[in-house]
Amino acid sequence: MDSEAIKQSLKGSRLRCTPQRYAVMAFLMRQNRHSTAAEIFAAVNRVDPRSSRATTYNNLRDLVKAGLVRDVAVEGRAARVEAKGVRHHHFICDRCGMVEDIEWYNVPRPASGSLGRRVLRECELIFRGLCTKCAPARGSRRVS
Amino acid sequence: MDSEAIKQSLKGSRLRCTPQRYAVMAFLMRQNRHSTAAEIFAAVNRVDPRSSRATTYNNLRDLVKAGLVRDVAVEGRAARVEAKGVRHHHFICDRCGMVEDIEWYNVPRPASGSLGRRVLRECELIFRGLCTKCAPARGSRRVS
DNA sequence: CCAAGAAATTAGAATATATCTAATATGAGA
DNA sequence: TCTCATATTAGATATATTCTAATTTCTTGG
Ligand SMILES: [Mn+2]
Ligand SMILES: [Mn+2]
Ligand SMILES: [Zn+2]
Ligand SMILES: [Zn+2]
Repeated sequence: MDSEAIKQSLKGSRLRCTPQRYAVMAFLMRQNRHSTAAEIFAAVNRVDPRSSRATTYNNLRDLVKAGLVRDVAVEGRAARVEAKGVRHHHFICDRCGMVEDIEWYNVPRPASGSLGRRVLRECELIFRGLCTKCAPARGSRRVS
Repeated sequence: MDSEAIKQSLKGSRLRCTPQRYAVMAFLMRQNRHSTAAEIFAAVNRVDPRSSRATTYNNLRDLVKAGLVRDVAVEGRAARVEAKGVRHHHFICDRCGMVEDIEWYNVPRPASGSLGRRVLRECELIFRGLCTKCAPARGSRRVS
């Protein structure tokens, strides 16, 4: 697949392509979802080789630092992480905490005065509400 | 001050106005910042009466449920919380994690197709970069 | 190929954050 | 004032994350 691409991006960030690190990156690209460290740790160990919890966290930290992976914080839930792909916004479910991607579109910058001396790097929209699974089923009616 | 207002909003949410709960709410309104549970716990106990850690967390949970307080998650940092006031966006510092308010302005909704069956409750912009304190001082130059 | 240093991994301990338990206390309506 | 649903408490527990220091594995130059 894109195993060569993964190797290249690691090398490009001067990170050794170890089996454990590769496994984390491959998992994130394959899933294309927002995973917790615990999920990643479990998943890469279901296959081979055995990777420790510390290594999973170390690798996630390094991959984030290298810009290949992004942290996604969710209120009241464990931190999540995703492979950086095309730019997008996020939808976060109030009920189950699931994070889903929303196709990117440009958003207006704040009035320059609002930012003051701050240095702006990026901006992103967060939508909140109920995901498809948590939304009341179509056609159902609530009784008052 | 607005101590009567705090009492009223607690009563309106059917929450007893206990000294501990009042102290949490008063602290958040007075600070008008984004505080961690540990900060709140320390602050309300610096004064009187002694409040336990469990009570601090319980009260924050109840106040969030009642809609008087809002959770703010920050990647790689302890959760924060703020009194709900006027609607606003957020700026989060890459370096120190500080969360600052940005004056509200309307943002365009996503194309209806992007949302599918999801139920949208709110949307908010997150700006990232360097806060005033972390941005390079005005006039300084980086050497290549 | 080999030696040597740099980078990465490991198990388990340590820390940080948050929730639970069950005994006790208290606010507020009747 | 009486009553009891609600709230508080200390401490235990659970969960999430980082640290430590010993060991292993890459990589590079000879
Ligand atoms: Mn995403
Ligand atoms: Mn805010
Ligand atoms: Zn959901
Ligand atoms: Zn800062």
